[in-house]
Amino acid sequence: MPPYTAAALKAELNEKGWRLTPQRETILKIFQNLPKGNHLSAEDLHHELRKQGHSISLSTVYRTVKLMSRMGILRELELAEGHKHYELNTMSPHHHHHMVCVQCNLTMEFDNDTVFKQALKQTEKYGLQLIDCQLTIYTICPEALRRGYPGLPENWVCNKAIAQGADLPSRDK
Amino acid sequence: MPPYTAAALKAELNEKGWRLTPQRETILKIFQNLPKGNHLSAEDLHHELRKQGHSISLSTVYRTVKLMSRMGILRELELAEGHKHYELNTMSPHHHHHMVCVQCNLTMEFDNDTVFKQALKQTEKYGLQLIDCQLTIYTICPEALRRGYPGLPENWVCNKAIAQGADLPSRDK
DNA sequence: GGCTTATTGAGAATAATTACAATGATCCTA
DNA sequence: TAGGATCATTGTAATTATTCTCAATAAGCC
Ligand SMILES: [Mn+2]
Ligand SMILES: [Mn+2]
Ligand SMILES: [Zn+2]
Ligand SMILES: [Zn+2]
Repeated sequence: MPPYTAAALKAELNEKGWRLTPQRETILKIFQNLPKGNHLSAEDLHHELRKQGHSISLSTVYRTVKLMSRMGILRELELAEGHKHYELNTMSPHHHHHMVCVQCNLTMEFDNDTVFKQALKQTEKYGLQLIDCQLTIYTICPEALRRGYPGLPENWVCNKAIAQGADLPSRDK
Repeated sequence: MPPYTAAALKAELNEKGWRLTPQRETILKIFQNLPKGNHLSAEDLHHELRKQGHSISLSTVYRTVKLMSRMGILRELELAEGHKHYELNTMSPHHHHHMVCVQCNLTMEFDNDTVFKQALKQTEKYGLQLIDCQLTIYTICPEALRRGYPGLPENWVCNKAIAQGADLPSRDK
């Protein structure tokens, strides 16, 4: 897959009467340089921007990730954490889904072509465009620890037992 | 499927060292009496409660729907609207997924056993419990193409969508 | 360069979570 | 079964997360 250039972004924006701004270009770059498997919250992104010397307002950060999600460039992830995360929407070759512990918010990515095909089938049924599809699986990780199932990543460990109560602190900040 | 009684809720809560409160019991009833296909935001729920003569604080409403989602009793829906919605998590017989327009938030429910089975496969692979799974498909609806979305430029038009006369029900506020 | 208007930044408004002291559900003991 | 201890839960208020308003700015177009 060829990289999504600033020129391509500009073309896609202009086609809809929108504009390419330095802010949008910068934010796109941040996500493109993000190691695979990472996702940023709006705050994370804002901090990263400042760290790199850019001064983009938090409002613009929020607006931009929302816009890019609507365009299909980013994916907006709801991982039971209290705030949203964003990542590049690479429909291929690295389209994936998420499994998340509802207690400690531990998140695991996984691939599944079958789900993708089902989503495609669903949209094509109505002649619609598939912008993105996300299967989010909610589970609880301590269960696996007790049963001692193999194949589970070492760090897939709940730091707060389910019996801890409703007011659980966020794991990821 | 037998109805989920207050006694069952109490048992499940107590097992984890939690408690059944009048607030929790009342909120569960609200969802159980909700017409199929409906989903409530925290604000919606709060209003409904007051309308029925209950005075439960908004904080408790938020806490309760979050807790019940973690327990697998409710589903927390992220439908690109700016706020979350909740509905009973009836894994069967009415487990379903959502297709949502990223422009106007028009939402369509659909069933798909294949997706459910894939989710089950993914959790069983690690010996985990499947609390819930949600496939959310992001698209652009024909109406959005025709009229554009209020608040967004009129020429926010997806060139790839075909826009057939498919009837897409249930637009939420 | 000048016009149009989408976009930005700052702050207000709304959505959602959290801290804390008062309350009350559960359990224990008499 | 009643009374009391324990500590989860509630309501209020504060804090955080996200969206919105609006005047100033600047991207795209000629
Ligand atoms: Mn985070
Ligand atoms: Mn709503
Ligand atoms: Zn966990
Ligand atoms: Zn729409």
